[in-house]
Amino acid sequence: MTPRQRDANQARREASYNKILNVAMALFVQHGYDKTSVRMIAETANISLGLLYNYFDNKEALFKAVILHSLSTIKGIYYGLEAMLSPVEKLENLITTSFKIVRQDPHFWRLFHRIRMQPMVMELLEAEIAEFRDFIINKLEENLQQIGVDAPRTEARILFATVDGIIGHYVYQPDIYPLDEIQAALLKKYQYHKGEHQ
Amino acid sequence: MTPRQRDANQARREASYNKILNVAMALFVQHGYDKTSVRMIAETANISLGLLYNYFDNKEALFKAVILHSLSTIKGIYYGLEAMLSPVEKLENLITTSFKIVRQDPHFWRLFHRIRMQPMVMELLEAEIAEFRDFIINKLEENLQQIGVDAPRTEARILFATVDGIIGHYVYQPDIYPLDEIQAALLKKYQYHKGEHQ
Amino acid sequence: MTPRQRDANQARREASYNKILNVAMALFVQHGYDKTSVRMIAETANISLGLLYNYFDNKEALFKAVILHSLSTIKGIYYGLEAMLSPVEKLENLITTSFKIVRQDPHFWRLFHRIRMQPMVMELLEAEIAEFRDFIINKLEENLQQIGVDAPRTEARILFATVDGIIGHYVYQPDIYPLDEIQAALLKKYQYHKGEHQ
Amino acid sequence: MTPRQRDANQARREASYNKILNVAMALFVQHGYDKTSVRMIAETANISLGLLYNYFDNKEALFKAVILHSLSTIKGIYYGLEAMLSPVEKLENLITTSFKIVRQDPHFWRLFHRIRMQPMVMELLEAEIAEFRDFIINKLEENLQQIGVDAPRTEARILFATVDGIIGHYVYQPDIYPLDEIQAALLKKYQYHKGEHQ
DNA sequence: TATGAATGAGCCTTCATTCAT
DNA sequence: GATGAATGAAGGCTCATTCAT
Repeated sequence: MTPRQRDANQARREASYNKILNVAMALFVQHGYDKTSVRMIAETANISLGLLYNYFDNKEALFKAVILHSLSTIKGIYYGLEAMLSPVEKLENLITTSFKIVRQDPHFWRLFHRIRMQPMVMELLEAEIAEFRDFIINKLEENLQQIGVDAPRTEARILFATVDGIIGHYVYQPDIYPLDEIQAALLKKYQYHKGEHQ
Repeated sequence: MTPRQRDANQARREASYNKILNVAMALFVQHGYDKTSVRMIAETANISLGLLYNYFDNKEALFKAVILHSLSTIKGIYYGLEAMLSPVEKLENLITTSFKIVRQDPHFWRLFHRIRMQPMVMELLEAEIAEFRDFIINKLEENLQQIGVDAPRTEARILFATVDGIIGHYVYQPDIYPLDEIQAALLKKYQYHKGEHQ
Repeated sequence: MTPRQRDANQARREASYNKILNVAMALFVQHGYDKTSVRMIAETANISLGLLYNYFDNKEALFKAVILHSLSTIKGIYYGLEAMLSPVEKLENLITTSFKIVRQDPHFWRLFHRIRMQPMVMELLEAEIAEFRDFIINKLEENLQQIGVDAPRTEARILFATVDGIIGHYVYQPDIYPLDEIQAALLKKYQYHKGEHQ
Repeated sequence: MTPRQRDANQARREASYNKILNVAMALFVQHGYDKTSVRMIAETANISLGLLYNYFDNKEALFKAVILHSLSTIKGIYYGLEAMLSPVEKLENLITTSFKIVRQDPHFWRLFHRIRMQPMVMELLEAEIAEFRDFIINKLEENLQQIGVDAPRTEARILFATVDGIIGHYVYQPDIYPLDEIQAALLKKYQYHKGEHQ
């Protein structure tokens, strides 16, 4: 096999892999984990059942890959937020970004909110999810502290819960929920610190 | 059949019914809807498989009954909150009660938070859940308005999201999550209105 | 227990028994043996499930009783046909009566045609059905012989098959099948013997 | 996948399919539809339960396939009867063929006579059966008319009922029933027209 | 590498039958 | 006698996974 062939193969493999991942995510979102059969995924991805098992050890592994894939994308966004901004602006940024992400990919967030407390998910992804959650909370705490808020860790938890709760309500009824309004109102709560600490 | 016999039967039926309901809830909580088999429920309840179907038409109906049972208990608590209190105290009451309920019955809340976005649940219980949610939001709005908060409906949504988010985080890790601290901090946010509107 | 009480009891028992029998037949006709549950029969008869088993050992026995009950009624009709008639008139009588019975009780005949070849029925009722069949064939043979037909037994079998076939087709589509016309045409075939042998 | 592989697969599929079909028919004949379990069919065919569902959507579909398979074979025979014969010979041919088919494949006919009046069958196969029945009756009518019989449609129905009745009695007791004799006698009835219309 | 036929454990549900009351 | 709660075997069907080709 020439190197070029190997590359072509590699590319094909990657394409198939991503195709499966995307299809699987869409189906998991639509029908849930248990109601989505592996056969369904393979067929929708135009791939033979056997081949799918060539890429993923089993359904659970595929599921985990789907979640981690989305999670890592999202993490990337948050991790890239660092910029030379005031604490208040950073807070704003975190909040705004959170809602922006949800708006861009409500599919995934709906899935995520739906399944994150399922026992299987908790076993499988506990570490990943915990890491992500802690990262966000730490970020919030850090900025709240710089703003001069009392008990910044507790406040960070509350803010995180607020944002998370809003997202949950939004993805439950994306067509009805007045996310814009709520986002604006929430941001306003942290504006009055602007003058003091900028 | 003598009346006494009928009564005895009635009692037995009720006992079996409740037994099943409780066991089912515990198992649904622990393993989720799909991973909990009807057989499992029957065995755990020390009941024959057939008998279960004597009380519930099918698995879905049992599930629905489990949810509605808890939901109605909880609704009862909220609906009974009316008392001659100031708006601020009523708000406090709503928040405090929410956390108290969760503490008392974390089982149900974990289940509820886990499954409320599943397609099946949304179909089955959409109306009930919507009614409950609206009731809470309306209550919050009413009191926030009386306190004199601007945009009380939006604030109500935010507060509701905050409480809901906190509950979600608490039931995810009930042993670790500092619920007391957070509850206190949250209440404090609404205290400063006390002097003005009492 | 006084004799009068015993009689009243006896009467009640008989009433219940017949009720079950009738209800069972109607349901067997409508849904078939396997698709008719014992519970269904008990409920339709306004009788407790347990009581039904007081009257019949099991479902099969009930089914057998249903069939035998109808069969004996029908047999009664045929056995009572004897009258001082000419052979041709007796033949006419047999044919006419057969169709009359079917018209009066298409329920049973539909059931009968449907189930008489089922293995269970064949085991259960072989003797009864054979006796009935032989009785009819013998009757036909006897009269055909008196009319002077050649090979009267064979002719009897053919005539029996014809009548049976017509009945089968009639009960398959009672609303469409032109039974009157066919009955008339069939009778005509045996009319030409009238002058000769009366 | 190479063409050879695809062919091999195709052949294997067909083999399995036919195996199931044959086994299912034999079992349906022997025990009836309801008393024949899918598991039983799979085991008798030396096939896994799951594989059966690879070929047939469900039990009903399998049953339907069984019936249609035999029905189409039989239809083929009748449809192919056309030849340059006199009407009388054609009639003879129809009758003779009917009995020949039954003798060759008593399995199917027993099944067919047993189940054709079951509600499910009537729904499932009404159209097919009606078409077949009408075809036969029309054929008979056509030839009876050419022979010069009065009311040929009515006569056709009677003849059809006779043949059908005989077949029913034959398949009920194939070992005892004197089919040869009866066939001969029946044919003789249509012989006397021979001179006139040939 | 890719296919899809084949497997079999397990799921939900029904139903004839029994038996304590 | 009368009730209906309780049993459990059996049925139809799905689906993750394996493996010969």
